[in-house]
Amino acid sequence: MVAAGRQVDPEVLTGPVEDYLKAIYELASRDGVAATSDVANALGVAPASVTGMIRRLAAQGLLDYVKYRGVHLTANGRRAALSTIRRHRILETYLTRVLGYPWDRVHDEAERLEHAASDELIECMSAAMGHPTADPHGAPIPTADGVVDERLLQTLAELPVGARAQMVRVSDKNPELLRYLADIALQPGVDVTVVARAPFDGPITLKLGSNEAIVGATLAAQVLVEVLSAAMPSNEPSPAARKRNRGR
Amino acid sequence: MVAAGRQVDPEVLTGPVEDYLKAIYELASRDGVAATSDVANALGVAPASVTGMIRRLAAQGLLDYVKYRGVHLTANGRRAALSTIRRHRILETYLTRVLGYPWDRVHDEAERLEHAASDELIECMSAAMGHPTADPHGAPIPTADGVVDERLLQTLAELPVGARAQMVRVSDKNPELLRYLADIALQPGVDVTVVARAPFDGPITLKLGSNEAIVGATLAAQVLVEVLSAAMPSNEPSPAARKRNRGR
DNA sequence: CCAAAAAGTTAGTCTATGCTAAAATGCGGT
DNA sequence: ACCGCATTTTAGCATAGACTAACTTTTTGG
Repeated sequence: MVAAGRQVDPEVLTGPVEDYLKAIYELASRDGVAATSDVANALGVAPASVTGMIRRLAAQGLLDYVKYRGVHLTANGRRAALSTIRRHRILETYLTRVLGYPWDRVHDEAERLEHAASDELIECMSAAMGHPTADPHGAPIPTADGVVDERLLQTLAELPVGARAQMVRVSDKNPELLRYLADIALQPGVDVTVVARAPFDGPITLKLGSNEAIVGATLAAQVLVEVLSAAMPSNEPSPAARKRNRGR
Repeated sequence: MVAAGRQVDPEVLTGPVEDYLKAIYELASRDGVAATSDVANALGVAPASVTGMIRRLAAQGLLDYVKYRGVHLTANGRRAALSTIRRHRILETYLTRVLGYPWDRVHDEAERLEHAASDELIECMSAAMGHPTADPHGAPIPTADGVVDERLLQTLAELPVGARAQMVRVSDKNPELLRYLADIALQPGVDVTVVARAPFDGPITLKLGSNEAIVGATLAAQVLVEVLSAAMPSNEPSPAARKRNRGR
């Protein structure tokens, strides 16, 4: 008989709770804290709903909350968030790689399945694929014990003319964008070179393999890349920049 | 602009609603109607909760309800139930066949996933398996347009000594039973012959391939079979019984 | 440094689903 | 035909999650 235990037992987290933790994890990984309205926005609920939920989660020890000042996850909350994110990304990868599910639709499906799939099933799928480390959109898959690559990447919009980079990642949340990227073959793993940039955030001309593509600044800002060389092969390869993009 | 529509739009059914419809479908397929207490029992909720839900579902046109007299599904309700059952059984089959998920644990996993998986995903899985017609426990899989084999089967407990039959089906809900059946290799598709029966619902001795197994009456009553021949090959094969077990 | 604007919180409701306790109904046996 | 018991329903309430409207705090522009 447990004497006084169970004041804050983790129990099972509900679907909505998992969604809050996931959203807060992602928002706070940028700025350190997540603002109420940003969480509301990410989840498509009213700010008042977020305040209510946040109070409960703080009482359960899943996050730290200072009124009017935003929230961030505790170690427990972070663990829970990463577990959900792992489930989501393994599911996305499995659906795409094994079942041939279209990459622009896989997010919504995974979003629902992630709350229902057991960890056992997820490990099964992961093993069946040889334990992939990134999902189809390039997002890193946390390990089962909560380790994840959190390195920050540059966006395509930040690259100077002449820079060569590898496309690494794009958000999985915008089907239209994903379909377009597939059309122009700008997907994780491919090599991109910036051929030209129009001024005032104008269109950017890219070389993709033997093809060229011209993309707007808004799109370029959503595409995360890893720089391979800051300028054309012949033009001063800037040893500083090279070193910077090596050790991580 | 729809003029007066939407008094009973199907919307999306919630998980609990799908569970009620499934349970009612299964109960009513035996006796024609499902009793409140049987539904409560099947779902592990209080009878009062069932009454409440039943009123709502009747108002939505998913089932016919006469107070104190039990319920049965309408055409709409039946369609919804079969869709959920299809999802459940495709999932069970996929998890077992493709991912090697253990057959005694697949029910619980499918029970949660069936409410989250889209029809598109289910069709994807079905196609990947070549559109199977039965799940790992022998339950028939309804087609996408709601056709299902509803033939009634005999139980192993009903077979006379000497009868030969094919094991067809067993409930997916009892993991212990499933593990035991796997142990003695009594699974869908295998041939069984009744070697002996002790009186007063005593143990039944079976021949399974080259092995023998002795099972209790309770277990035998849960195993559904299709009779191949009513008695030993040499003893009068009862043409009547043979005909009876042929045409369905 | 102060007053709007923006952001966040509180208060009061709503819906879905569940529960318990009490009342109503139906049915088997005499 | 009726009585008692099992079944079912009603009534009242609880919890998770979300909403709107109104109020409070923080931020920001002059």
